[in-house]
Amino acid sequence: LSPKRLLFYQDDPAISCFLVNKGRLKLTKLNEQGKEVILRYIGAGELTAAIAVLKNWEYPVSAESVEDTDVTAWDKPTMMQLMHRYPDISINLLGIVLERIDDMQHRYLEVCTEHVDQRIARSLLRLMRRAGLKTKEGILIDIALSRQNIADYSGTTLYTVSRTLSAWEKIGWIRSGREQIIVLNPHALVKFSEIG
Amino acid sequence: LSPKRLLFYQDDPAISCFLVNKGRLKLTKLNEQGKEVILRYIGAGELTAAIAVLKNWEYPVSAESVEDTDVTAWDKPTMMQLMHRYPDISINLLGIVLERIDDMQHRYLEVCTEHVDQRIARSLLRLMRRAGLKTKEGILIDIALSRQNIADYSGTTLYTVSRTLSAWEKIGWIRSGREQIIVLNPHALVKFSEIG
DNA sequence: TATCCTCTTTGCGCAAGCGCAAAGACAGGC
DNA sequence: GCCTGTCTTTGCGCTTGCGCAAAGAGGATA
Repeated sequence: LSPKRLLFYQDDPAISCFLVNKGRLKLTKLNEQGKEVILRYIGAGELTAAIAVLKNWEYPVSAESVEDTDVTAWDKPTMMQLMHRYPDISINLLGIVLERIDDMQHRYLEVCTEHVDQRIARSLLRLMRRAGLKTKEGILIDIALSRQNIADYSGTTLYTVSRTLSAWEKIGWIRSGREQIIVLNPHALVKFSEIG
Repeated sequence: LSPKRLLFYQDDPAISCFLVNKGRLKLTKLNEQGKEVILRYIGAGELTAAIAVLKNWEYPVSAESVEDTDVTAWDKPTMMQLMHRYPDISINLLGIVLERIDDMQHRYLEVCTEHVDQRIARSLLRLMRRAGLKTKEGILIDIALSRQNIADYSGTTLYTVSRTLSAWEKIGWIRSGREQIIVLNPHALVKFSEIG
């Protein structure tokens, strides 16, 4: 897959689940009015659309590549057979899915109880942990992230993200360019994300 | 368990998972400042804290009984043994957990993109579907729900909930009393929850 | 190097909804 | 039947953060 290609669409019948071999997928969900949130970025070694295997459902989200990405599709009968033959597979899968619930519950709590700028801080930290590259300057978030993307990931608007990042750049917590963020002071961000 | 008893606490070491035989549990999560959200109400036949079995984690949430409740605890070794012996168990569990992710993702989307009153409508509808009792008047939500509870479930404040429910009572969509809601016009609520 | 397209910034006004305060209603216990 | 504690309502002011508009930067392409 080349960048910005849709692998599957929310509400299409779910046929296969996908394992990412290389690259990165963005999982998004739309509401009735077409407003979008980013639920997750998944990278190499991760699985998505497990739901396809277990339920006769539609995909609950859409998946789009953000860079050159290579995936393997597994269809339902194959997976079911494997899971019956090797119980460890489904037990492992269960573990992965439970981690993902935990993540969603955290983020749900945050979006319900915290201020926008706290949430933006948490989003940067989360993305940094998943895709951070140490450079001599600071930790680069190695995903092309527009202000709009960060907004969709944090549950706010691109305007608010822009204003907030500008402020943090002024006080030296981050450095940012077009679709690029470098975190200079993660500790300050962590503290801020907790106490506001 | 009598009502308002805590079955387990967020951040305590997770030892067992629990199956509800009778009654109802409220699952809540707190942030660092002590603000609370309600993640889910679970009833008879449902399982919680599956995470205890798969990971050496702390409980990610707290569980409190809302009425007289009867649960069975399953400890980690027992469950692990069962899951290895009978692959269907973990496959079923996987299905349940995937449904729960789907629910959380929906609610995450809602809280990120929709107005408070839309979200309150969705909360009532969701609770109605889980615990609705048909009466001649309308559909009674058979859980003791304070305004504060509804607020914690919808990600807002008890004041806003109170004002919103008052308005809906005036136009005849619901009837409400102390810790009690009867939905008179579910169709209107559905429509409102979608278009605002 | 000029052009175009997309991404980003920032000023400004406005609305949603938060949260205090105070009063009112309801239920259970004694 | 009264009292107490909890739950609910509502007025009011204020803050947060949304969202338009318009200008400013970067990158890519030819």
